[in-house]
Amino acid sequence: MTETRSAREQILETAARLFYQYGYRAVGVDTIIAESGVAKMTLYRHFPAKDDLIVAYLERSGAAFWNWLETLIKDEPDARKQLELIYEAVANRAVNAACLGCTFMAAALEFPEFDHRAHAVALEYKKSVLARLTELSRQAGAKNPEALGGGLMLLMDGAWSAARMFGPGSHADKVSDAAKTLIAAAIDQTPTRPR
Amino acid sequence: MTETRSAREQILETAARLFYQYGYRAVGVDTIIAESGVAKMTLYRHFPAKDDLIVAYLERSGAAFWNWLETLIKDEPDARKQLELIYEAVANRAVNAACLGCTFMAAALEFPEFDHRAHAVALEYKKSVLARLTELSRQAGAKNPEALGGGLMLLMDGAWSAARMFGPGSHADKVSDAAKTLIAAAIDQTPTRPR
DNA sequence: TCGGCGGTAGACAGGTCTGTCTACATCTCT
DNA sequence: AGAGATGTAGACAGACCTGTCTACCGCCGA
Repeated sequence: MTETRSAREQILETAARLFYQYGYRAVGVDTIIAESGVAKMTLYRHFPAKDDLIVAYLERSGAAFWNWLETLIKDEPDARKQLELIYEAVANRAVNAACLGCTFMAAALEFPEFDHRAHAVALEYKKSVLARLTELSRQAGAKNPEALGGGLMLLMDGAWSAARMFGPGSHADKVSDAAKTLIAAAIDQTPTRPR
Repeated sequence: MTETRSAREQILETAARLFYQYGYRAVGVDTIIAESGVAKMTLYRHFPAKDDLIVAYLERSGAAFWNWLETLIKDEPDARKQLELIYEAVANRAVNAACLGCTFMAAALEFPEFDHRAHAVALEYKKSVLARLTELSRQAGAKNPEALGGGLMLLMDGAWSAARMFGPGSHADKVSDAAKTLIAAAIDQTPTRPR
């Protein structure tokens, strides 16, 4: 328990839980120290400043999200069905009590300056999600993939917002049907054509 | 100019600008004092604690939002067109550089506890927006007004999120077409094609 | 003329936060 | 065995934050 790797992991796991639940500014280094059971110097050796810890946490969260999403769709060859799968999963996730919204959105809100590292990492992540949705929209045969990808992105972020604001049982459960409507309207205008 | 009412107004206006731009925790009472040009005791006479100022600011913002929205649609008798008007206006607003997202969402994020007054006020506001959208959906003849209202709400919050995260020129401009697609699909079988 | 009142200016107390520093323990590799 | 990296415990500095308090100032009405 005193070895390097597990100390770092312990810090990151504790920070993840606290940052996600209470926010970045609200959680002090001392709290992370106390709850993770490591010494202050150990934390500051691994993460020279609190911002470094925040950035490391965000990158870790991003990796976890991508793993979640790509695992979801890896056995489904059809792009349209991949999109629908994603939004069913988003709906399920967003109405769960464990979902407290999107931690990247929280980072962008708490650190509004675009040149702040946390904002920059969050923005990069959101851009990549938008790009992936747009790519899937293109593969699914949308006439205007940017329009569909953008609309789907709005729905997803709306769902995370609803989860944070309303808690479980919010209108975030509507995200799957709404996404299917957007997808259908973007693709089905012309008869389904094998690509 | 040193009378009570204008001092209070001056404080609220300054607080609005600073809270909206930098966040609630990031802006200290001392900064509001300095920028509004009033004395500390004057602020604390009008608002016994910082939380009281935050709540007063949120209520003021809510009133401004409702004034904006109801003015938008007051000359349009048709509920469906009212919804479309709203989402055109949301799209315009969200891509403007002055739009820094939704201040109520920021409040809910910075004060995650549901019993915190700021979170409670923000939640009440969001509930009333959802109710209004659902009511308009019903008046517009949606088969499932809760579903359409919920979907539209997701889009709107997605647009505010995009504005904060990406800045002007985000995919928030897609919110109008996406809303029209949802509306059309919820009301009739043959949607009017979004442009 | 003078007392009271709304406001100003700013010192101050007490708390919290980030980040540093000292002193010491333990583990690994050579 | 010994060096160096890694860990713990906790005091400490310095900044900042909220909220209180005192001293003062200028205006207006009696």
